[in-house]
Amino acid sequence: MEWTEQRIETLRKLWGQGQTASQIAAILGGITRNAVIGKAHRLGLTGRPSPIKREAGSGSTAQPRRKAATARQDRPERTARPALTSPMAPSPLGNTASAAGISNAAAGASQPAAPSARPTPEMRNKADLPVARHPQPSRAHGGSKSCSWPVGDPKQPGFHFCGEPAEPGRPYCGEHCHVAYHRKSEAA
DNA sequence: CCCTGATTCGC
DNA sequence: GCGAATCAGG
Repeated sequence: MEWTEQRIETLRKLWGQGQTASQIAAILGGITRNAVIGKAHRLGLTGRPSPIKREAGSGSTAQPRRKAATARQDRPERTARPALTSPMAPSPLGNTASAAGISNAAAGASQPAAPSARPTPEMRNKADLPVARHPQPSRAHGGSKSCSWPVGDPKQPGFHFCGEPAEPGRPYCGEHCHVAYHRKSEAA
Protein backbone atom coordinates (compact mmCIF):
# COMPACT_ATOMS: atom_id res chain seq x y z
CA MET A 1 0.00 0.00 0.00
CA GLU A 2 1.48 3.28 -1.01
CA TRP A 3 0.70 6.51 0.67
CA THR A 4 -0.53 8.61 -2.17
CA GLU A 5 -1.31 12.26 -1.80
CA GLN A 6 -4.97 11.45 -1.76
CA ARG A 7 -4.60 8.83 0.89
CA ILE A 8 -2.56 11.15 3.03
CA GLU A 9 -5.13 13.81 2.42
CA THR A 10 -7.88 11.54 3.57
CA LEU A 11 -5.83 10.45 6.50
CA ARG A 12 -5.27 13.99 7.67
CA LYS A 13 -8.87 14.89 7.05
CA LEU A 14 -10.30 11.95 8.87
CA TRP A 15 -7.77 12.30 11.63
CA GLY A 16 -8.69 15.94 11.95
CA GLN A 17 -12.33 15.05 11.98
CA GLY A 18 -11.69 13.03 15.06
CA GLN A 19 -11.90 9.69 13.35
CA THR A 20 -10.02 7.01 15.16
CA ALA A 21 -7.04 5.31 13.63
CA SER A 22 -9.02 2.13 13.35
CA GLN A 23 -11.76 3.83 11.43
CA ILE A 24 -9.35 5.61 9.18
CA ALA A 25 -7.56 2.38 8.57
CA ALA A 26 -10.84 0.68 7.81
CA ILE A 27 -11.96 3.47 5.55
CA LEU A 28 -8.75 3.68 3.66
CA GLY A 29 -8.64 -0.05 3.61
CA GLY A 30 -5.72 -2.35 3.15
CA ILE A 31 -3.91 -0.88 6.09
CA THR A 32 -3.87 -1.39 9.80
CA ARG A 33 -4.47 1.25 12.36
CA ASN A 34 -0.80 1.05 13.19
CA ALA A 35 0.08 2.14 9.72
CA VAL A 36 -2.36 4.99 10.03
CA ILE A 37 -0.96 6.10 13.34
CA GLY A 38 2.57 5.71 12.12
CA LYS A 39 1.86 7.74 9.06
CA ALA A 40 -0.03 10.26 11.09
CA HIS A 41 2.99 10.72 13.27
CA ARG A 42 5.25 11.14 10.32
CA LEU A 43 2.84 13.65 8.94
CA GLY A 44 3.12 15.56 12.11
CA LEU A 45 -0.41 15.08 13.39
CA THR A 46 -0.31 13.47 16.73
CA GLY A 47 -2.34 15.72 18.89
CA ARG A 48 -5.47 13.75 19.44
CA PRO A 49 -7.23 12.22 22.41
CA SER A 50 -4.38 10.29 23.95
CA PRO A 51 -3.71 11.37 27.49
CA ILE A 52 -1.40 8.47 27.85
CA LYS A 53 1.87 9.32 29.38
CA ARG A 54 4.56 6.82 28.96
CA GLU A 55 7.80 6.81 30.86
CA ALA A 56 10.15 8.01 28.22
CA GLY A 57 12.74 10.12 29.92
CA SER A 58 13.33 7.63 32.65
CA GLY A 59 16.71 6.84 31.27
CA SER A 60 16.80 3.67 33.21
CA THR A 61 15.03 0.49 32.34
CA ALA A 62 13.97 1.18 28.85
CA GLN A 63 11.34 -1.13 27.55
CA PRO A 64 13.43 -3.90 26.08
CA ARG A 65 11.20 -4.14 23.12
CA ARG A 66 11.81 -7.59 21.84
CA LYS A 67 12.56 -7.96 18.25
CA ALA A 68 9.17 -6.73 17.30
CA ALA A 69 9.54 -7.18 13.61
CA THR A 70 11.11 -10.53 14.20
CA ALA A 71 8.91 -11.59 17.03
CA ARG A 72 5.87 -10.87 15.00
CA GLN A 73 6.43 -14.01 13.06
CA ASP A 74 5.97 -15.84 16.29
CA ARG A 75 2.44 -14.65 16.56
CA PRO A 76 0.51 -15.27 13.39
CA GLU A 77 -2.26 -12.97 14.37
CA ARG A 78 -3.43 -11.33 17.48
CA THR A 79 -7.10 -11.97 17.04
CA ALA A 80 -9.58 -11.54 14.32
CA ARG A 81 -11.19 -8.17 14.67
CA PRO A 82 -14.44 -9.08 16.39
CA ALA A 83 -15.95 -5.71 15.93
CA LEU A 84 -15.28 -3.35 13.08
CA THR A 85 -17.07 -5.82 10.95
CA SER A 86 -20.06 -3.60 10.95
CA PRO A 87 -21.65 -2.11 7.88
CA MET A 88 -18.67 -0.06 7.03
CA ALA A 89 -18.13 1.53 3.73
CA PRO A 90 -14.44 1.52 3.02
CA SER A 91 -13.55 3.11 -0.23
CA PRO A 92 -11.36 0.69 -2.09
CA LEU A 93 -10.23 3.15 -4.70
CA GLY A 94 -7.54 5.68 -4.16
CA ASN A 95 -10.11 8.37 -4.46
CA THR A 96 -11.00 7.89 -0.84
CA ALA A 97 -10.39 11.59 -0.58
CA SER A 98 -13.49 12.04 -2.60
CA ALA A 99 -15.61 10.05 -0.26
CA ALA A 100 -14.12 11.87 2.68
CA GLY A 101 -14.33 15.19 1.00
CA ILE A 102 -17.86 14.73 -0.10
CA SER A 103 -18.90 13.26 3.15
CA ASN A 104 -17.02 16.04 4.78
CA ALA A 105 -19.99 18.26 4.29
CA ALA A 106 -22.37 15.73 5.69
CA ALA A 107 -19.95 14.76 8.41
CA GLY A 108 -19.36 18.36 9.26
CA ALA A 109 -23.06 18.91 9.53
CA SER A 110 -23.64 15.74 11.43
CA GLN A 111 -20.67 16.19 13.69
CA PRO A 112 -19.97 19.89 13.84
CA ALA A 113 -18.23 19.46 17.11
CA ALA A 114 -17.88 17.22 20.14
CA PRO A 115 -15.18 15.04 18.67
CA SER A 116 -14.59 13.76 22.15
CA ALA A 117 -17.31 11.26 21.47
CA ARG A 118 -15.59 8.14 22.55
CA PRO A 119 -16.13 5.55 19.88
CA THR A 120 -17.71 3.15 22.24
CA PRO A 121 -17.95 -0.41 21.01
CA GLU A 122 -21.63 0.18 20.98
CA MET A 123 -21.55 2.85 18.37
CA ARG A 124 -19.14 0.83 16.39
CA ASN A 125 -21.86 -1.65 15.90
CA LYS A 126 -24.17 0.75 14.29
CA ALA A 127 -21.93 3.63 13.51
CA ASP A 128 -22.36 4.97 10.06
CA LEU A 129 -19.10 5.84 8.51
CA PRO A 130 -18.93 9.04 6.56
CA VAL A 131 -19.84 7.51 3.30
CA ALA A 132 -20.05 9.43 0.09
CA ARG A 133 -23.58 10.56 0.59
CA HIS A 134 -24.24 13.76 -1.15
CA PRO A 135 -27.55 15.28 -2.08
CA GLN A 136 -27.91 13.54 -5.36
CA PRO A 137 -31.55 13.29 -6.37
CA SER A 138 -30.61 10.64 -8.84
CA ARG A 139 -33.41 8.29 -8.26
CA ALA A 140 -33.76 5.79 -10.98
CA HIS A 141 -36.10 3.85 -8.80
CA GLY A 142 -38.57 5.10 -6.30
CA GLY A 143 -37.85 4.37 -2.67
CA SER A 144 -34.37 2.90 -3.07
CA LYS A 145 -31.39 5.18 -2.88
CA SER A 146 -28.74 5.38 -5.49
CA CYS A 147 -25.45 3.63 -5.09
CA SER A 148 -22.95 6.13 -3.78
CA TRP A 149 -20.01 4.23 -5.09
CA PRO A 150 -17.40 6.70 -6.33
CA VAL A 151 -16.59 6.01 -9.93
CA GLY A 152 -13.63 7.61 -11.60
CA ASP A 153 -11.49 10.34 -10.19
CA PRO A 154 -13.16 12.90 -7.95
CA LYS A 155 -11.00 15.56 -9.46
CA GLN A 156 -12.06 14.60 -12.91
CA PRO A 157 -15.18 16.13 -14.39
CA GLY A 158 -16.31 12.68 -15.41
CA PHE A 159 -16.42 11.57 -11.82
CA HIS A 160 -19.76 10.13 -10.91
CA PHE A 161 -21.42 7.69 -8.63
CA CYS A 162 -22.64 4.28 -9.51
CA GLY A 163 -26.22 5.48 -9.37
CA GLU A 164 -27.65 2.02 -9.42
CA PRO A 165 -30.33 1.23 -6.86
CA ALA A 166 -28.58 0.64 -3.60
CA GLU A 167 -29.45 -2.26 -1.40
CA PRO A 168 -31.85 -1.50 1.42
CA GLY A 169 -29.80 -0.25 4.32
CA ARG A 170 -26.69 -0.11 2.21
CA PRO A 171 -25.18 2.96 0.61
CA TYR A 172 -24.05 0.87 -2.31
CA CYS A 173 -25.61 -1.44 -4.75
CA GLY A 174 -25.27 -5.15 -4.42
CA GLU A 175 -22.11 -5.44 -6.45
CA HIS A 176 -20.32 -2.47 -4.98
CA CYS A 177 -21.62 -3.33 -1.59
CA HIS A 178 -19.92 -6.65 -1.87
CA VAL A 179 -16.64 -4.94 -2.60
CA ALA A 180 -17.13 -2.14 -0.12
CA TYR A 181 -17.92 -4.38 2.76
CA HIS A 182 -15.38 -6.94 1.82
CA ARG A 183 -12.66 -7.13 4.36
CA LYS A 184 -9.13 -6.47 3.34
CA SER A 185 -7.68 -9.43 1.60
CA GLU A 186 -6.74 -8.73 -1.95
CA ALA A 187 -5.65 -5.33 -0.87
CA ALA A 188 -2.21 -6.67 -0.15
C1' DC B 1 -11.91 -7.54 27.65
C1' DC B 2 -12.42 -4.04 24.57
C1' DC B 3 -10.75 -0.09 22.74
C1' DT B 4 -7.62 4.03 22.09
C1' DG B 5 -3.25 6.39 20.53
C1' DA B 6 2.08 6.60 21.40
C1' DT B 7 6.31 4.97 21.05
C1' DT B 8 10.02 2.02 19.36
C1' DC B 9 12.29 -0.97 16.28
C1' DG B 10 13.31 -3.81 12.28
C1' DC B 11 13.07 -3.87 7.46
C1' DG C 1 9.54 5.98 5.27
C1' DC C 2 6.65 2.23 6.41
C1' DG C 3 4.57 -1.01 9.15
C1' DA C 4 4.21 -4.13 12.83
C1' DA C 5 4.91 -5.02 17.75
C1' DT C 6 4.50 -3.44 22.09
C1' DC C 7 3.17 -0.36 25.77
C1' DA C 8 0.18 2.25 28.54
C1' DG C 9 -4.30 4.32 29.88
C1' DG C 10 -9.67 4.36 30.03
